Amino acid sequence: MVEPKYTRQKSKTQDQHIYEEIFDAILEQRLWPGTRLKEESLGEIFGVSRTIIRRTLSRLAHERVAVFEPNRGAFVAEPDVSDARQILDARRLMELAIVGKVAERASSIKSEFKKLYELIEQEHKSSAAADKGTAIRLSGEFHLQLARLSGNKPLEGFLHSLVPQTSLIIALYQSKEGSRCAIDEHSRLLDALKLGDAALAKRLMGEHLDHIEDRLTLDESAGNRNLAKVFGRRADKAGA
Amino acid sequence: MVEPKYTRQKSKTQDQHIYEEIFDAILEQRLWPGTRLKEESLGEIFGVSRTIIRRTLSRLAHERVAVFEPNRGAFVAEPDVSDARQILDARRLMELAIVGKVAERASSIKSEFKKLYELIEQEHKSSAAADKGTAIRLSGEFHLQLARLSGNKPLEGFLHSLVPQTSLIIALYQSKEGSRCAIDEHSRLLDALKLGDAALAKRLMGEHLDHIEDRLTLDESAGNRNLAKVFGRRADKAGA
DNA sequence: GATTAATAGATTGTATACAATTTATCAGTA
DNA sequence: TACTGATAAATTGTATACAATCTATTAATC
Repeated sequence: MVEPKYTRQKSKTQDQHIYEEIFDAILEQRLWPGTRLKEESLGEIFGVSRTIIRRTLSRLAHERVAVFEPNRGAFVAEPDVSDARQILDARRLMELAIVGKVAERASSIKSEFKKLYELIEQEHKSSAAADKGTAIRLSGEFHLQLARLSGNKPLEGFLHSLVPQTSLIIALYQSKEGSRCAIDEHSRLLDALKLGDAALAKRLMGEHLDHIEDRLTLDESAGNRNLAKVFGRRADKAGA
Repeated sequence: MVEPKYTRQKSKTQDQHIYEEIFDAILEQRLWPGTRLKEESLGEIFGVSRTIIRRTLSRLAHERVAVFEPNRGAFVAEPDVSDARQILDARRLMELAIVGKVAERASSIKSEFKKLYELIEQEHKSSAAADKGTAIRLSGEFHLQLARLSGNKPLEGFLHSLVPQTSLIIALYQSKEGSRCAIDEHSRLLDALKLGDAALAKRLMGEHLDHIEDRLTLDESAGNRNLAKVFGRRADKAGA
């Protein structure tokens, strides 16, 4: 009896699984900006054909987490300084709006807060265990969960693409260290949200984002991390 | 000499072209919510294989303009009342932010306004010619152009998915007629923007969106446009 | 005739084959 | 050695083949 070449059964979850693995790897900064995402290699790793990988990459590209270069394949995105400013600006807008909505709904989603406190608890643990990758991923998930509690799916979806993009920005432009303070910020933010204090929650979220941005160096000189883009070439020598 | 089966040259633009055709058809409400998007038919229409069509549909699905039903294919999305509220809410948030940003940048993008006035001119013409499809599409494009002038690509991209979704909502839930007033609203909005009057521009945009929403009937009773979703089934009879 | 079961047809989901392009290797030349 | 050009290898982009599933049609039963 001939084995069937593939089974369709788990296709959709499989798809989602591969996406999440890559997504998490970017959140945890195991996948660095500019990394090449070779289709056949990924296919072998996950045991699927290029068709599936291609769909996953296409999704990541649409979320601006990956970029397709024609005939050269997909790469983890490398937002330049201008991109970074726009992304962070959009994210601030979204996060403040989300926090406002969550505060409004606070009374009707009481039970959901428990999960978020548990998430913060996990953040503390992985931070204490010096598991930086997990800590940074959980931090991102905290924001994504908040977006979910906003009750607005389009906003949630949009933030879902902004969070990993922020990871890429931090990977590229973070100069100063220090991130465990952020966990306490999450905790205080959640307290304010549970009480339905929108104004305080927005202030805290604003400061939280300030602190993230404070650690970045986004002036034009930082562009030298991206030599190719600076000179608008790929691998040529500088001419004349 | 054997003809090659395909040429890769124009692939990327071809792809974009197909996407835009479907996108515009939705904007102009020639493609109705719930319409089935059969892959082979589309492939024949555009002279490409299912591979290309599938990628296009996947993009539309990611923008929530189309929906994939497992093993049944893609359909033009049918946002329910709850979806509609969230989409319109998100859109208001975006449009107000965008208008604020455009007003801020007014002085540095003077030349761009001319194009927008021309767009409004076209809107007037197609409205006068009773070319409703074109008029409604140009109206959408006005908002998309505004988003572009915000100088924030992520916001622009997000609005790009919210605009056709709004078209679907209007198709599903608009009860009262009347839309040519909107053109004058665009015109007055643009005047305010050119002067850099953010407060006025935001107020006008808010009213503009109010007027769109005023024509909709979004209470739960309107859900009967979507019988299947109401009963949570596909084609069964109502049991007991 | 209405309802169910079985079969055939149509359509999607995945893998694969092959063309086009890019990248790497290597010989040849100054 | 350093550079150029030609060739081979690797990789992407598209079309197509085939399996799994769904849908429509027909046959069978009451």
